[in-house]
Amino acid sequence: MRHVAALAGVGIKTVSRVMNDEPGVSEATRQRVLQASQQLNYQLDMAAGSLRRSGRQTLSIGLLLPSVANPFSSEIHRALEDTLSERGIAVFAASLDDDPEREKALVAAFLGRRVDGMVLTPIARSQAYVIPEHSRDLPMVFIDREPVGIEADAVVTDNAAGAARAAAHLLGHGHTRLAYFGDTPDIQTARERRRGFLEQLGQAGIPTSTVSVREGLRDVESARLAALAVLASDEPPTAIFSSQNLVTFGVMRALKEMGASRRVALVGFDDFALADMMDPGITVIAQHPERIGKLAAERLLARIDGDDGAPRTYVVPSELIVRGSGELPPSY
Amino acid sequence: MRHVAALAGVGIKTVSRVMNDEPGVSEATRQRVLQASQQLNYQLDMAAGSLRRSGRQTLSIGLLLPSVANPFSSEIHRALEDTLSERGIAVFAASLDDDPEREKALVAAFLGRRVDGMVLTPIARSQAYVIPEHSRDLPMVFIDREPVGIEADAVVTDNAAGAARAAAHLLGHGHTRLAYFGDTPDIQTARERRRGFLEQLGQAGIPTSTVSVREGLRDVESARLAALAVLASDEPPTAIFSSQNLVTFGVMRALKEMGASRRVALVGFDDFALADMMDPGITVIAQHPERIGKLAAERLLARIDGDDGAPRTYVVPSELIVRGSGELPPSY
DNA sequence: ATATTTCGTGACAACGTTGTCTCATCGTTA
DNA sequence: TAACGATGAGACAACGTTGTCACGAAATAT
Repeated sequence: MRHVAALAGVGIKTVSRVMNDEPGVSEATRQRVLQASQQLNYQLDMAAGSLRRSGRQTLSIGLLLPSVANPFSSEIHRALEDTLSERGIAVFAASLDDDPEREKALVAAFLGRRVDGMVLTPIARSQAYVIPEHSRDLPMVFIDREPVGIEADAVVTDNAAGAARAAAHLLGHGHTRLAYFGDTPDIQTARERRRGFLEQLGQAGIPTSTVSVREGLRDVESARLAALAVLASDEPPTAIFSSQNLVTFGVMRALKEMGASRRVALVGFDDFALADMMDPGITVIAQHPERIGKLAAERLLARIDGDDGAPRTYVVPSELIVRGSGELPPSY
Repeated sequence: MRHVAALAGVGIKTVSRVMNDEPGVSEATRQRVLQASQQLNYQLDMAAGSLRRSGRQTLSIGLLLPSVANPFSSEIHRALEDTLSERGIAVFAASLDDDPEREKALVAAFLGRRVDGMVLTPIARSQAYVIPEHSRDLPMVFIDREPVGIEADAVVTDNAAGAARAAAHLLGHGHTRLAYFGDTPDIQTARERRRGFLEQLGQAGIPTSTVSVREGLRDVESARLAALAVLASDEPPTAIFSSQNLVTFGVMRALKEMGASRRVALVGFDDFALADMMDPGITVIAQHPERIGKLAAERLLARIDGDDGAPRTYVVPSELIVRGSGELPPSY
């Protein structure tokens, strides 16, 4: 900036004014400064600016996802970016990989970079470790899962309600022998989905004890093996609910291997590309990552802008998408 | 930092030394400072640090992708992150949406945040606009497409060779009436894939004029319509090569609608989830986004570390994955 | 004509760090 | 015992900005 000022023959404060479009500079000097800055290819240093500037915003936020490569996560990421970029806010994105230590380290990395806010998918047992920052007025919005040990905004899917809808849908098609295939119950969303599913069955008079419940399925292969085992049992279920994308894929593979794709009904939680191209098409409870991302961004901006209402959890409704696999009749 | 110094009863420089693990502090003071910093929940401000620190690294880089939600892009993103996070480098990610103006704006946003380097997927006609920054020693690595109007490192897939392999594969299964479905030739990768495909056919004595070439297909629907039209023509192709994911999806839909999935061979460029679950499985030329991302990160780090060798383009080989659709025999 | 306001501009301190230099203390060596 | 080097610690300037204030000149009001 000094160099630009020297070249234009003005003081540095005048350069600062021009670069920030502040008033109080004559058109003539403005032009001279502008030309000098272009000649020197000069650009403001945001970091130095926010150091001094009151309020000290860096126009950047931190985003913590299970993995930036996870389709569900990256849809959220995209929606966030779209909303935030309108305000010129840049996004630091990072992947957690189910590692609570990483969660803490990455949060620390964001804090050291003085982000204006954070959007987090919590995985550690508790998020109490960020209480100091949060109460020190660092806006935080949790997504997908509600935080534990701290009061903060959260944006989540109606996991239990969605799973209940899946149960009701299968019951409506006459199924009474059902199976639940789920992720590890350590994860809040998985617990909620299981609860919603089983409670709905309970209301229909189907005791939980007659439902095949398989949990702790974290990848396609474990889900596939679990499904093969359950389907080969004495009284196999006539319908399956899978609580997560990878689990759904595993079940699909197992059904295909056994030639049972058109015999056993399937409803999966989470939509995925090409679900309608399968044979039969896969009926799912679709989440709306773009809405989650947008809402999270809006909440974060509101907090950044000073909203100090009580923290709230926002629930984004899921949606049943009928494609065939969930409408198969029971076959004994 | 002042407060920590005051609380610990030391000078601020001593606090700085402790926080940066610099030597020359007695264990006793070190402990006192550490305790004070924990009590005040103090954390170093990286921005302020890099302002003064020589070399002035911010430990952050900018990443420009077609869209963070695009699976291919987000795989690259992930691989980059993994390599860079080992060095404590954070990643600003942003989406371009095929908008050259956005490309420039986002690059400017990164520059204003004084990133240590950038990884870019170029879309503007020319990247000459970054020459000043690049020659001012800002490391840049281009991915997926080579830059125009500037000499810089690039990491790309062997598009022409991969497409040629697809052509050879289809020829090897006896096809002579082929079709090429591609994205807009404005995109370098699309041009390369077309060239590789057609040249390979040419070498086998199949004149380009007998190949149905449909281009400018940017989404599933346009590809579907194009495929329906071509397949309904007098002498429909017995095999199709689609140059990109969305185009492949469109062609798959058209084939399914016409009940031609098992009659017309198909090889797609780009692998995708569940390709093996289709009926038949879809044979593809798979790219390796994780390798591209890793290599790009390594090159960027090398440049950041001062490597000033001549810019090079690194080519990551693609791979033919056989799944059924590409091995169907011609049916007249 | 003078007093007052407005306008354009720059000097200077401050933001939170780190690099450089200096200084006091202490233990070692001649 | 005197000279010396090593060690721990702090004072101060500087990084590139912006907030505050002050100042002179021009425009306006009295």
